Amino acid sequence: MVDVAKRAGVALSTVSYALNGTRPISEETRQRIYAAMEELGYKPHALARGLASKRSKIIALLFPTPERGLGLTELEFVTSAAEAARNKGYHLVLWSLPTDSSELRQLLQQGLVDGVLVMEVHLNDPRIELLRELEFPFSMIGRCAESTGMSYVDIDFDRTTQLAVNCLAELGHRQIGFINHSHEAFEAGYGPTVRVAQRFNEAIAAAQLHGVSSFCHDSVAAGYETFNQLLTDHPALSGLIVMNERAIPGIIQAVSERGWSIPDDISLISLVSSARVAEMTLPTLTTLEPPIAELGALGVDLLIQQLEAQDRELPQALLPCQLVVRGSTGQARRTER
Amino acid sequence: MVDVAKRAGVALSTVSYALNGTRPISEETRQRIYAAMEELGYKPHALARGLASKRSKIIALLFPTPERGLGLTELEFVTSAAEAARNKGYHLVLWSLPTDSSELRQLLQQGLVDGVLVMEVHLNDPRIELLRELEFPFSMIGRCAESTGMSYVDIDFDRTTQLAVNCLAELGHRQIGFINHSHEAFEAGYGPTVRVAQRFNEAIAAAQLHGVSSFCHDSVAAGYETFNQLLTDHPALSGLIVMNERAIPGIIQAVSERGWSIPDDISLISLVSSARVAEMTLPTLTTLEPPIAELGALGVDLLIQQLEAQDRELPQALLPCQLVVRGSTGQARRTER
DNA sequence: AGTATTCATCGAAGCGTTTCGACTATGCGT
DNA sequence: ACGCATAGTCGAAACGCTTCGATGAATACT
Repeated sequence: MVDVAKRAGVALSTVSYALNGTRPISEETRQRIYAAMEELGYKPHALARGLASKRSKIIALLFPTPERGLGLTELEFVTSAAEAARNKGYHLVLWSLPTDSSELRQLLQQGLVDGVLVMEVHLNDPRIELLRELEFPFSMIGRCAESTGMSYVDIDFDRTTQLAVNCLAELGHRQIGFINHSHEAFEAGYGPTVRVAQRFNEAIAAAQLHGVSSFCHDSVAAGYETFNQLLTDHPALSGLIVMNERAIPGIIQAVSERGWSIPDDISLISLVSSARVAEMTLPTLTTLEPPIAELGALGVDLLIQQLEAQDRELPQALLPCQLVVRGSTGQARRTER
Repeated sequence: MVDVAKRAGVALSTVSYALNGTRPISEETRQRIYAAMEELGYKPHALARGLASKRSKIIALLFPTPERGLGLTELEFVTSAAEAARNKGYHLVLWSLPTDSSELRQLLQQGLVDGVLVMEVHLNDPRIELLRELEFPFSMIGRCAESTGMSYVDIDFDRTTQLAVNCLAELGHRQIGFINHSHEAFEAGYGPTVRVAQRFNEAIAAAQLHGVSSFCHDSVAAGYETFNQLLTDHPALSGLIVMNERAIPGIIQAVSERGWSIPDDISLISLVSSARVAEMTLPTLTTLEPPIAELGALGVDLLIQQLEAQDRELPQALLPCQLVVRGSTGQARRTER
């Protein structure tokens, strides 16, 4: 940089101002400076910049070490966040740690990152508490119980659930089942599990349908069990909303073992489920697909906005899933089984 | 840091030496220094450290923006790399860009990262050329055509292919088909596609079996088509090795439309395929599962080893996939169809 | 006893930026 | 013709650490 200054015949600080636009620089000098940078192949040093300006232009993605197993979903999320960050001139570092790790404090205090994007927020999340305590800038994907005064993006589960129920209702289904994630996830306050469970009942009531909910572990075997139990208890079910990708093969197997077929005997909608998974099964699944890439990008945007805004505004956003009709839904049977 | 030094009654530099172990420090002083750090809640500043030492302790994961669609595989990879890095005191930033992007040069010259881990290396990869040109430290996942003098980890495709062929051979299959990724991927020099294709023929020849290979786009429809074509041309096939996760549902459908069943009429092995996918289908798939997490961690380790070693050694490693027998393989039929 | 080594520590010079206060023209209103 | 903003620039002081050369004390080797 000192060479650039010399070559352009200006002071070191002038080069800096030309680079950041922090103070006015005459067009002519700017030209000379840029020319000198070009000729010398000068590239500003990110670390030095960060040290001097106290803004590293690095943000962290706080990523819980996979407990429920890792979904495709998350990957797309991570890459879209990385790209969004890069587009704004930021770098994204990955911090993959358990939600209750004490290491987070260490990492934050290293002063490396300007802000944090937190994934998979639980209703009571120690990470969030720590961030608030340290008054560290952050945004969340998902929300905790009380999210006022915090910045977040999340799936609009209310709207998503409503769309699923509407879809089945319009196909003539009156008896609708809902297979959720596990009861443990519900108890732990995992957002989607809690919100969809609640909204399902409201939507069913509002549409004057019959509904029945069930929890289910995230596994093929649990899907099989849960479905059979559900059908034993409620033989008239004809529509099924499932928010549990991993249980689905078990459900499909259970259906076919009864000699039934999808969608002729049972219609099935997979909630918050990506196209990639939907196309692995036969028939392909009608889904409500989460706007993953948008969520990732938006989360990053909100965080950066928060970092760069002078006023401490805390933006929030909700995005609905998109209904994609494939082979697993159809008209309800006229006749009772 | 200056406060810590004061409080411990030593010079600034002594604190630094105590922190890094760069020079010997008496046990007693060390204690005093650590006590002072504790009391003052001192945490070293990562950026300043990086600036002064010229080693940021940040590495980048160079991640091509998904072309073939993103697999589960990659996610596990990314998280395991992040964790491995953290265990060694490094941060991992994500650089998700197309292989031919000119932005890479910019990023490298920012001086932010000490080294780069390159994913999805193609036989002729402009990213690698750039890295060599700039003499920038890097390791690869996968290899290019000529990988001598470079550090990499990769799946041992030779061994993996051999395992698949052996498995089918031991079950009595004599006529074995191989469904690869697309011909375009092969032409583009995508490593796995090229290596397995070659090794398949060698392994078949060595075991005195009959083998036939076929390319196939990464889609359900292509899987369906390719399988039917293959069976039309070679009706006696009884074992099938598939390295194309997305084609598999189409293959399964085609099998069942013939009134055949897996594994009674056709045995199927999915190559380089994760448990998660294998359990989505009926029957579940016998797979050769890639040691993703190990690859990610090892890649990071090799890179860091390269960064920290005084001698410029360039370590390499190959890891085989692990055979996991599930429901899609069985004894070959005795009678010809 | 004298010299060579090693150990433990200090002070100061960077690392490559940003940013603050100060300085000089220039154009403005009066 | 006079003070006053303002655009444009400079020099120097941070930012928080590492690292180099030097120094003194203690130990080891002839």
